[in-house]
Amino acid sequence: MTESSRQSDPVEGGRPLRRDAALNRERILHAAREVFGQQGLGVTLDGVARHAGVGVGTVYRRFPTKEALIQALFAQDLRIRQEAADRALAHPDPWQGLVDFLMEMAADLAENRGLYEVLMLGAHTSAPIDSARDGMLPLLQALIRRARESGDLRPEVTPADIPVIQHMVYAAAQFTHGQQPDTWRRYLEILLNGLRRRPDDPPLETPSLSDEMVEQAMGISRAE
Amino acid sequence: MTESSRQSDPVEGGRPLRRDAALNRERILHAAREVFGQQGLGVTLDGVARHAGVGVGTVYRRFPTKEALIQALFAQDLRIRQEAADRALAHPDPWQGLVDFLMEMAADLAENRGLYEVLMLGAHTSAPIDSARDGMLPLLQALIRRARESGDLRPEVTPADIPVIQHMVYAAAQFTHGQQPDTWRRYLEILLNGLRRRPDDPPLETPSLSDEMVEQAMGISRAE
DNA sequence: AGTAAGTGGAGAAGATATCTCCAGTTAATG
DNA sequence: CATTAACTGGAGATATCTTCTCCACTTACT
Repeated sequence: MTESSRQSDPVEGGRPLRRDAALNRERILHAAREVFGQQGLGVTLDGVARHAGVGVGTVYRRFPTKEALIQALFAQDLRIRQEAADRALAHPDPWQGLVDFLMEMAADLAENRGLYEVLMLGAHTSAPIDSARDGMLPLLQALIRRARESGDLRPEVTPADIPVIQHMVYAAAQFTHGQQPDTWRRYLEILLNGLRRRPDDPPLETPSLSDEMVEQAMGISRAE
Repeated sequence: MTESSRQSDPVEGGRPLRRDAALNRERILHAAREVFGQQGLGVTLDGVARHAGVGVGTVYRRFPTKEALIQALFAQDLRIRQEAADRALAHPDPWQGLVDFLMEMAADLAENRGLYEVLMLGAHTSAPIDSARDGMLPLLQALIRRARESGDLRPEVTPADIPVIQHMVYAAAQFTHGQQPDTWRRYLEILLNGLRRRPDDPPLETPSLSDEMVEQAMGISRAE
């Protein structure tokens, strides 16, 4: 699952790593994925090193800063998220496409705290991560438009609602995770129920944020 | 608003405070309420002191630990929450009572981060705060039962859903707060829409946590 | 066997946070 | 007023964490 095109990873520009060094690099990435996923990006590199069974020095030689490690880990995940949006957009039933996308995304975030912090809080951002994230906005817009036009989605729903919903489901997941890891689905179900258009329902009273405001909100969380 | 029965507060057991000391005590409590409300309980007592315009020493003399200060501040708030539940229970329309309660509670949490951390994360708990919080569970149960029996609430909803919903709305509030402080209402509206019983809707697929699990989940968040 | 590459982990350096201490100030009392 | 017990501010002692460096020692490769 986490083993992909890593074997021959050339590592930036340098010469190929010695065999033991390459192995340790893998160990570090693997440990980081695990630890960041479970405990978030707050974990220190000493913590990652301990979990990987190597010395801190080794971690710092391979990844000069925490950011470098995070970037190496999550750039790929974000690309995968984008593919999920593409797939959702290709779904024959617009509503079901939206539902699938939200479920898939929430599932990823719920079980990967680090990914949540990178994607939703903009923690430890870097250019490649930022751009991957920004590339997702137009896809969201298309996804919403399609579902709205098909008549299944409340017409007041905007793309700006999606990140908020993800935050909410993540909060539910965090709270319930220790007990029943899948309970967040219940709350996404409830939200989806509330988002579904019903002919005789009154419209929502409170307007959503504008798209610019969402960007700002993400920027603000980032600062914290 | 924050000025209540404070003037003659006898302070634990000791002799009455000198006038300047009493004034400073008020200043500290007032500043703490403001700072904890806006920035959460993470603020240091040095920070509270600065905001209150007194020296750290003064804060520490009056409140030997951070816990003592927090306890003095929030015990009252929790009592107020309980009254809100009582009021909701007395509402002639069970569904509307539930809606009012959730709105009121969410409003308080949304604009008081410290209260959220004490009530929902169990941060810096102490006996009186714990017991005030525990006293609310039976009220929630009654509230849910009533709304369910009236036929407006989905029958699968349990008291254990309430804290999760509060976490979700709080997450929405945190995200949107900097832009439009009231936008969380939109998401509570959506949730309530999803919680409302509709004759032809399929039941929720994912079960809720049991009450014991909720307590444990709160305990776990507490540890963190 | 020689050597360049790699290793671990003690500890330097820098942030914060909590809490103490005391020389100096101020309110209350006769 | 003068006396004094209460109170004050804030520098700094102590402790805890993180990040990151350095180097004596080990290991893979030729």
